[in-house]
Amino acid sequence: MTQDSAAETTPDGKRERAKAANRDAILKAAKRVFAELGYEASTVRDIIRGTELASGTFYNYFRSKEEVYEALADDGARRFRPMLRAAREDAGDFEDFIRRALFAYFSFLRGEHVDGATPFTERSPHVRSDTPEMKAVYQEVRASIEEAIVRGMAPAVDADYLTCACIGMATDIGEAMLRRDPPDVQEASAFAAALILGGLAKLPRK
Amino acid sequence: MTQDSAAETTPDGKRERAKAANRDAILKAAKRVFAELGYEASTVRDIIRGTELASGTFYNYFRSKEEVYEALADDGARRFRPMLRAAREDAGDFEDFIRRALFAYFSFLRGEHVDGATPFTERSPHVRSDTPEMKAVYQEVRASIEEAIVRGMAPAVDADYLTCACIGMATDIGEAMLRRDPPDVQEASAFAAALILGGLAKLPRK
Amino acid sequence: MTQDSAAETTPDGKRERAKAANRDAILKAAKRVFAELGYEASTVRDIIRGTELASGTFYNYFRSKEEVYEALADDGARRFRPMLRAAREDAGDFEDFIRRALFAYFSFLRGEHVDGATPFTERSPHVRSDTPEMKAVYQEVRASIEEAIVRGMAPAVDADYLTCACIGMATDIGEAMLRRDPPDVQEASAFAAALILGGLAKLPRK
Amino acid sequence: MTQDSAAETTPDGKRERAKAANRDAILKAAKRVFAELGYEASTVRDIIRGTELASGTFYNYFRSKEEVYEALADDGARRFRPMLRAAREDAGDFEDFIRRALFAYFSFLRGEHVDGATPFTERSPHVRSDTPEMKAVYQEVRASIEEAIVRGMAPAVDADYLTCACIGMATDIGEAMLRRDPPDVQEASAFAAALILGGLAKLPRK
DNA sequence: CATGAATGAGCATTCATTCAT
DNA sequence: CATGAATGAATGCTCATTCAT
Repeated sequence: MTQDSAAETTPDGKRERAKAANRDAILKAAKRVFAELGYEASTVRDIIRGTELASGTFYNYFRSKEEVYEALADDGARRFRPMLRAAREDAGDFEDFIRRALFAYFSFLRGEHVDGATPFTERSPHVRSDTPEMKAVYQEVRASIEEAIVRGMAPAVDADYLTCACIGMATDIGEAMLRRDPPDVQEASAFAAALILGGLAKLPRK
Repeated sequence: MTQDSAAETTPDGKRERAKAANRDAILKAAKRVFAELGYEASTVRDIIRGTELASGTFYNYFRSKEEVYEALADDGARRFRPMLRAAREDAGDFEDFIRRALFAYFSFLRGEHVDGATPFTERSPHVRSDTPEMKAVYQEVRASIEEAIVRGMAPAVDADYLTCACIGMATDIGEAMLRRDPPDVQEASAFAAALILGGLAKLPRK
Repeated sequence: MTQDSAAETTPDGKRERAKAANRDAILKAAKRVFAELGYEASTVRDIIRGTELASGTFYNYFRSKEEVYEALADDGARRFRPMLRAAREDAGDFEDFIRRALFAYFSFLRGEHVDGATPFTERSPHVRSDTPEMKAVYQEVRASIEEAIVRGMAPAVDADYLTCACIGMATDIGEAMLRRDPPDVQEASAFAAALILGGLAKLPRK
Repeated sequence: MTQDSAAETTPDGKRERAKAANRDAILKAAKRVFAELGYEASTVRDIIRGTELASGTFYNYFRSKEEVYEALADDGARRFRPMLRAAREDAGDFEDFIRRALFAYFSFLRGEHVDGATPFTERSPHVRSDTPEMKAVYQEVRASIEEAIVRGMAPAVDADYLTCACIGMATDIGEAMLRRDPPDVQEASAFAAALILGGLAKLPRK
């Protein structure tokens, strides 16, 4: 009553910081849990158990497991977007862009990687739940490629298929990279870039 | 009827046929359900609800959801393997093999595709549940590639990465193909083959 | 058709023997299963699994698990009754009868004992399901004691309590005896007889 | 209220009381259900159905039927132990101890008795499910007897058999007593004590 | 009669979500 | 806001019993 009066006049004090901290704690725990158990197998209980918080508190921040997932993905998007933009801006041509983008992606992937993630063949019937980060970059990459084609920086190939090919390839090579010890971003980028750029020339034009 | 009293010596009567039919019904329902809901979200109850059978009957055939999944994968493998083998045998060189294998895979995929499958733009958090077929062919493809490298039919590139690249690319292009109406196997194969073969020459040697 | 015609004219042939054998097989399996798992925990499935027979066949012989249990108890009764009768007939007085009866009971118990029986403290929350044999002798013993009292061969004590005391004591001492290796019928009988007979004299008369 | 803001420092509010009440409700229901149906036949559902609570709530308090049973036994032991201890302390000699202990036991039994319990002439195959109380006192009694023997207060008889004899006798006489209307603790104690003490003198020495 | 697959009611248990404190 | 117990729908699975062969 006496000392706390500040709380009412400065609403951006302890209270706000505690709120942000709780939200972060949940996100952090969710990331770890998703990585360990896979998205579908994870439960809200698993997530809150990974924090110091009580179960009910979860619902003050997120309405469901999906919402946490999406917050995580948004997070990933927010953090990856500048990297991709830099790749585009710094690149001299499309080839350079692809190289830089792949390097950015594999770097990002390694940075985001949580140990304990189920790398590929783990739980019995294998389910690859794309990490939130993966999901986030998906749209970004696709837009970049389409834009390049529109601007005439890339040959007029089937943009949909090319996007899928890049994404699919990067996804699986990324997984393979993470399984290696240590993961070598340079090596993975070089491999993927060579494959895409070498193939690009041979692709049927639209 | 002909020689023995049927009951004891001819176990291929109605009973046997019913058993096979039930097993098939479960597998078929499981396939549909996995496609619709995704593997993790699917329940045993969902599967039996997709048949005319009673709940307990499920357990006369499979011990768990996993076991159905594996039966499905085995099935897929059993049916795809001859196609892959034919590709290998009929192929003049590695290039030819890649083309035939991709064509075989996309054909197979289209054939296996169950309508109602959530192809890509799917339930909120994206889950790339490797279809049983996908999983089954994984090992096949990898072995084929490694064999080609050993035999000197393909350049000595990173086999692990190449396999992942082919698989990842085929997976996502395959999904994209199935979303098109009608799915064009020829087109998808040509695209993927061009990308892989064009890139292959540029790949770093080991 | 040609040779089997005998079956129809001699209905006590193979058929009958097979039937008896099946019934026996079920009873034997049930006894073993009850001993191993306890009555309540045992299932009809457990019992038939212990035979060569098919599940449906069970119901040609017994309507339920209870019915098997009772058949087993009847069996026990049928086999124990002569022993008890002999004890009564050979005994000079009540004291002698008690000694002989206890000896007969512990002998019987040891003879009936199936290894693997849950001796006393076994499955977590302990449940002593009286063996069918136990149940069978219960009534026999009680009748004998009451008759002795009526005939003036035993003091006019509370027959109900005395019966319960004898039965309860014999039950638990019997269990303890079976836990010993080797079970010593003589020792157990001597102990129980001394206790009952020594106490009998001090018992309040009715 | 007095010193601190109640919420955090006074966890003895309504919540705590509700928790204790629920736990008790479950225990009480379990006791009634075990008595009515027997332990093995009872289901967790039966127990919760015997309360006002929802099914899931059971698992907030106990992990299984066994755990409830054990809590019940612990409870019984906790409540009976002082009575047995008092018997030991107040007793002048072993004879006195036996009398007091039996009296205590039969009193306790009557006090614990839940109406509706299937006392003896019970559901078809007789199952002597040691009541939690019974189980709990078993060790107590045995220790008391052994201690008495060690101290020379009782003859050096077979302690194992004597314990079993007392327990078995008390169990069945106790059941018989409860069947009487009204149950006469004094009468049952006198009977059992006379039998044991009279017999004790005649028992073979070790 | 023997067989053994089908049945479906029933049980233990988990989990997202609510809400009184 | 935080808490964490209560809720009850939903799930995996078992089992006694039936019945077509």
